[in-house]
Amino acid sequence: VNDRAQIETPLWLALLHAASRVETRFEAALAESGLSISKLGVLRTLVEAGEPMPLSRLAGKLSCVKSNVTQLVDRLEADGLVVRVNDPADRRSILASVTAEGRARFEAGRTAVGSVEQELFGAFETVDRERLSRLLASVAKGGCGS
Amino acid sequence: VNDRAQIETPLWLALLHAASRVETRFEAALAESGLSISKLGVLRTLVEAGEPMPLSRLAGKLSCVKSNVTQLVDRLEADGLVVRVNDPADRRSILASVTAEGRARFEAGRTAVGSVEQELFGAFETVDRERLSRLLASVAKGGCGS
DNA sequence: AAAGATTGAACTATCAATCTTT
DNA sequence: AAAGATTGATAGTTCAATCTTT
Repeated sequence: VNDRAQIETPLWLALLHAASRVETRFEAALAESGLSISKLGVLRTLVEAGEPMPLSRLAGKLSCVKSNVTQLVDRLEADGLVVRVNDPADRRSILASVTAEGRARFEAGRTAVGSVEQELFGAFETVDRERLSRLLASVAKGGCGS
Repeated sequence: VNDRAQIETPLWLALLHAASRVETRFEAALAESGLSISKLGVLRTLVEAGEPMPLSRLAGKLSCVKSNVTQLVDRLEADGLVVRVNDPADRRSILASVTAEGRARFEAGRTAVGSVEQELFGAFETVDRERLSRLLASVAKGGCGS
């Protein structure tokens, strides 16, 4: 059942490899808008929230560590896409607020992402999309017990 | 056709998320052997080659940039798992050579990886494994036209 | 000039430690 | 003490620039 002497790439490496390729593709598309996947994630979260948000809440939404958000917001602030404002309700807290420029760049980024999305997954059959979605969810959930 | 007000996570984000989870799981398992996925990749490449290899060739095998290999080998050398040796045939070239300790650690790492592999994908039906493999290969190949 | 390797800068991410405010 | 945020260290990665050897 294994005639060819071809080395079977382990499934987990195939997954990591595919993700790396996809990531690179999206990063390249976003670079034209001066964004990155991480930065777009911050902007999306803030735009969808519709109001300034404490950095720690941002970290929760992005499923990452707080110190990561600190640096991300540093760079976004340097780009002029976000500003830090004091939280009137809690002086420990600092809110991240999207600027008008940030909103504009988010829209540009969203468009770019949409194109790549279409390019990479547009030709997939609906069944395949659903299968892939289900399998990935299963893997992400921790493996075995579905 | 979309009764629930549930926000559908885009497929590419699901892919990146799943990969991130899997990566974290393997990194955690390898950390017990003092390794990482990247370090294991270098060791595997060298062990499988059976002989010392120029850093640039290593970069080719690992599909990464040369400067990355330089730093990776720096750390592996500091760990005592790899040594740099001069290439007798070409004085520009520097060969990476696995040490005995490096071989031992590679075996430990491989065992650890096998366990996690079983844990994460062991319960998958053969069909599912094949489907996932096929879909990931298709995505990695650049998307649409399979 | 071209190839092999290194260095320095930047981005993303984590962890541990710290500082301020509650 | 606990919560919010920052800083400093480390890992991994890329890119651009540099140095040596061919």
